Amino acid sequence: MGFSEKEYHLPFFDEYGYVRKRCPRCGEYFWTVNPDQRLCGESTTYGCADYTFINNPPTSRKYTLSEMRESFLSFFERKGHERIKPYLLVARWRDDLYFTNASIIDFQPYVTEGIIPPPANPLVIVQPCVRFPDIESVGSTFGRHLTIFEMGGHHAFNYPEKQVYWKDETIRFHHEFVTKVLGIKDEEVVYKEGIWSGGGNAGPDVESIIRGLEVATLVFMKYKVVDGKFIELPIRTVDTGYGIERFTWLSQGCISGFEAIYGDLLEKIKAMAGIEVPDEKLLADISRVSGRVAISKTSSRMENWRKVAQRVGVDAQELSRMIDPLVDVYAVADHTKCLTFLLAEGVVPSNVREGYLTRLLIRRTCRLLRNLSIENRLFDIVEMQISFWSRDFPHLKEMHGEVMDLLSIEKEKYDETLSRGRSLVQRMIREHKSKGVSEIPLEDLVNLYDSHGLTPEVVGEIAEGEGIKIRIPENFYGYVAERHIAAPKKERSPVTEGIRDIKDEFSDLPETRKIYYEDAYMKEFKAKVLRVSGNRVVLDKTAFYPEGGGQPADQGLLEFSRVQSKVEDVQKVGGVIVHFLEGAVPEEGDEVRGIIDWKRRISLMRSHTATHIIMGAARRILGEHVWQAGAQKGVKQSRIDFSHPKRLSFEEIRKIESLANKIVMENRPVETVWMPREEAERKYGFRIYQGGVVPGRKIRIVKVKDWDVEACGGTHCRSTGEIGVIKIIRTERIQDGVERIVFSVGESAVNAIQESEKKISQIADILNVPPEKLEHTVNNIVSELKSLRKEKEKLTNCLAAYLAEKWLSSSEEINGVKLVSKIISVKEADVDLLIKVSAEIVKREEKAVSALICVGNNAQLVVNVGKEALKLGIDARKIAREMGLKLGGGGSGRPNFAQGGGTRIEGVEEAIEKAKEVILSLRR
RNA sequence: GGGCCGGUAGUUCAGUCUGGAAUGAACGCCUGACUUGCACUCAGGAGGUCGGGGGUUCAAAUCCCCCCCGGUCCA
Repeated sequence: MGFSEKEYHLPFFDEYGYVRKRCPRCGEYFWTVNPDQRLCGESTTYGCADYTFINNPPTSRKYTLSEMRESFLSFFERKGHERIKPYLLVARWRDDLYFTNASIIDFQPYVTEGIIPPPANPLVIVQPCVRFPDIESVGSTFGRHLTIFEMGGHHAFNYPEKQVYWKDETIRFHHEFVTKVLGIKDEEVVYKEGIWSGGGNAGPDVESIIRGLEVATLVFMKYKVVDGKFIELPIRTVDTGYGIERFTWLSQGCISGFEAIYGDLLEKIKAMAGIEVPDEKLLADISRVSGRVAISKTSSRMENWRKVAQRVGVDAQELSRMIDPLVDVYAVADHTKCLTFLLAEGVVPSNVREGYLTRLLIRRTCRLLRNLSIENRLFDIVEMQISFWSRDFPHLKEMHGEVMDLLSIEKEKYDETLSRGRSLVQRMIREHKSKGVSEIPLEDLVNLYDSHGLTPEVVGEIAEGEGIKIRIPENFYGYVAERHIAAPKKERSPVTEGIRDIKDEFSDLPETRKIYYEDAYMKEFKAKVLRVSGNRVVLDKTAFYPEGGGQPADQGLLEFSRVQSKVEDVQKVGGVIVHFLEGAVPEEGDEVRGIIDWKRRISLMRSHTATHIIMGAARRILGEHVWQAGAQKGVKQSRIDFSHPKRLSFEEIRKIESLANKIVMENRPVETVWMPREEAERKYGFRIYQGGVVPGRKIRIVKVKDWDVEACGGTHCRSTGEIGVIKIIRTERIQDGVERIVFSVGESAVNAIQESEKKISQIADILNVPPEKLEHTVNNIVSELKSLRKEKEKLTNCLAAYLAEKWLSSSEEINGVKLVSKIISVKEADVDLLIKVSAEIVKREEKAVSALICVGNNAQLVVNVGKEALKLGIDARKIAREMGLKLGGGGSGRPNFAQGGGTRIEGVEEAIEKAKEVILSLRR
C-alpha cells in the first residue's frame, strides 16, 4: 500500500525548488533541488549511492556526540519545544516490547491514544534506544547499525481541537536544523518518501538523506492499523527520529561512526587487541561503499565482503582478513556500551525476555573478544565505558558496583556453560572417532547449539584440537529456526471468555463508584441496583474490591428485602464493577446492603501492604536490580517474584524478613494518593511501575513512608503495624534470574510459625528427645543407619558363603554338571541373598549350575552357570526363561547369570524340573 | 510462555535406546610399600536413598505419568 504524491507534496518543497523524482534503481520517490539527479542518493544494497562524506564532511564543523545532542535539543527549544528527560531503556511501562527502541515509545500508547496529555506539546527529547534485530550488522556497516544509540525526537500531538504543527512545519524545522545549525547546503539534502508502520500505527514518512546517509525519519502518524486497514486517528502525531550518532559521524567524516562516537575509547580497545589498522585510503574506500552491506539470516558477512571487494577492487578473502578484526572491535565498542547501560538499569541476565537478550549480548561480546584474543579485558572495557559515559549519564557511576556484579555472575555462568560444553563435545567426538566417523554430523551441531548453547564455531575449535572435521552450512541458524517452527503449536483455551461475554452487556452503565478507594475500611454499605443479568449484579457504588493487581476479589453478602445472597466473585469490566452472586438476586432499582467478608479482606490488605514492604527490603538487601516480576496475594499465603541473578541464601532471606518486620514494627503510615501519571513519574521515577502497566491518566500512588512508592490499585492498611508480622515461608526460582518469595502475614503467619513448631515437636516426640537435641539425634540415627547397612551387607556375605557351601554339598549331578536347585521362602532369604549365594556357588564349583527360587507373593528365580558348565553349552538365560514361563512370567539375563520370575507360585516344582530338562537338552 | 538436554561415588561422567548382579570408569580421598622429603609408581581401602513420588512388570537407574532442581534455544 502506498500513499499518493499529495501526501508528500508540501509547500516547503515548492518554495525551495525541490522536484519529485523516482529512483530507477530502488524504485522509490524522492525530492531534490538538483534537476539532474537521477538516483535517490541513499546508500543502500541497491547501490543508489556511496557515502560521500567520508573524509569530506558536509557540515561547517565537526561535532562530538555530546555537542550534537545539545545542538539538537537547544535548536528545538529555541523553536518552542520543551526539553524532556529521557525515559528508561527497558520499556517497563509497556507489555508489547522489551526495550525503548524509539523516542515515540515513551508516549505510546497513553499519549498517542489520548488517554493522558503529553508532558509538553510540542516537546523535544534525546532518548537512548536499544535495538537487537540488527545486532548481526553492527560493525560491518561501519556505524550505520548500533545496538544502542540516541534518537533525537521533536514531537507534536495534534488534537482535533488543538493543532500544534504538522508536515510542512516539521520538514522546515528539519531543514533549518541541518542547513542553518549544521551548515549543510540545501542541495545536499534529499528527502525520500516512505511509509512507516509499527506498533499498530502507520502514516507517511519522509526520510532525510545527506551524502548517502539516512540521518532522520520524519513520520506523520495518523492511522491506526486494524485488520490490515488504515483507520484515521483522532490524534495525529509528529514522530521524528534524528540519529544523533549518524549526524555526529556525518559531521566528522571519519572512517566509521565508531570513531565518531567513541573517540579515544575505541583507540584503547584497538590497542588492547593490537589491531593493525589497514591502509587508511583503502579503509576509506571500503567505508564509502559500506552502505551496501546488509547482514541478515540469508546473507552472511563474507557474502557482503564479496560485494564490497568487487567495488573496491581487492580480493574478498584478503579484505576479510584485513578488516574483520577492526569490525570486531567496532562491535565490541557498541556491545559493551549497550550491556553497560542495560545492567546499569538493573536488567538481570536470564533465560527470558529482556534478560535473555542481555545474556545474548554478553555472550556475543565474549565471543568477539575471544576472536580478538582479549577475552580477559571484558571488565576493563566495561570500566572504561562507565567512566566514558558517566559524563552524560551520571547514573552509570552510581550503578558501577551493580553492573560489575551482574556482569561477573553472568560471565561465570557462561564460562561454566563453555567448559561443560567442551567436555561434552570431546566425548562426542571420541565416540564418533571410535566408530570411524570423521565428521560431526549436522544433527549433532544443531543439538549442541539448541540444547547446550554451543555455537558451531565453538564446536569447530574443539573439533580442530581433536582432529575431526566439521562443516557449518551457511544457513545454520536459519535451519535451527526452521526446526523450531516445525514444533506443534498447542491450542490454548481463552480464560477471559467469561469476561468478554459480559463486556458489552454492561458497557452502557456509568462507572461504578469505588467506595473501597474512599474508605478501605468500609465493611458494610448501602447501594442501589442498576442492572441484574443472570447472577450478575451491578450497583451504583460498591465497597467490594474487584480482582486486580494480584489481589483477589472480595467476598461477602448482599442483603435485600430480608434475603442474603453470597457474593462469590467481583470483576471489573471497564469502569463497571460486576458482582457474581450465588442464590437469589435483587430486582433492578432495589436498595441493597453489602457486607464484606472482613476477615478475608483484611488479610488481603495486610498481604498487599506487606508485598510493598518486602519489595523495599529486597531492594535494600539485594540491590537496585530488584524489580517486581509478578505477585499474587492470598489469605493464607502470598508470593512475590522479582529479578535477581542468584538463588537467595538463607542469610539473605533472614535479612529481608527481619528488615521487613522492622518496618512493620515501626508502624509507618501508608498513604495513597491519586496524581497525574506524568507528575508521578517525575516525582518518583519509573520505580513506581513495579507491578507492570497501569493504565489511565491519573494513577494511584501507594507510599509506605520513606520506604517504597508504587503505582498500585490495591487496598492497603493505614499503617504498617496492622500487618502484625511477616513470615517468609520459602523461596523458589521461577526462572533463571527470577526469584520468588512465598510469605504469610498476620494470623496466617502466626499459624505458619505454629505449624512448623508443631512439626518439630512431633518429630522430637517420635525420637523421644527434646527439640533442641534434634539435630544431634538425627545425625546419630543417620550414621547408625549407614553402619547397620554395612553390617547387614557383611552378614549377608557371610551367610551367602555358608549357604553356598551347604547347598553345594546337596547338589545333583546331571549331564556332567552339578545342579544346585532350591525353593526358599522369602521369609528365609530374599532375592538379593539368593543372588549372592548363587554367585558364590559357581565361584566355588565351576561345574555347578545354580537355580534358586524365592517364593513369597510371587516367585523370583536366579540362575548362575559356572565357567566349566558354560563351556559345556549351558545357558543361564534359556534356563531362566523356561523356568519363568512355568511360573507364569519370564526371564532373561546373560549366559552366566539370569533372573526371572512369575506370579504362578504353585509352579515352582515344575520350574525346577524344567531346569533339569533344559540342562539335559542343552548339553552339546 | 514454548521447545530441547541433563540430575548415577567428593568431582567429571559410563550404563538408559534394547528392563535382569552398580565386581561401574577416571580423578580426588584414606592406609600401606618405595623415597631423606615431595612427586611418581605399586598394593589395598573407604565412598551410592541412581533428584523425589506414583505407575507398568516376576523384576525398573533403564519404560510411562507427575513433581523438584540445573542447563540451553526460541518468542
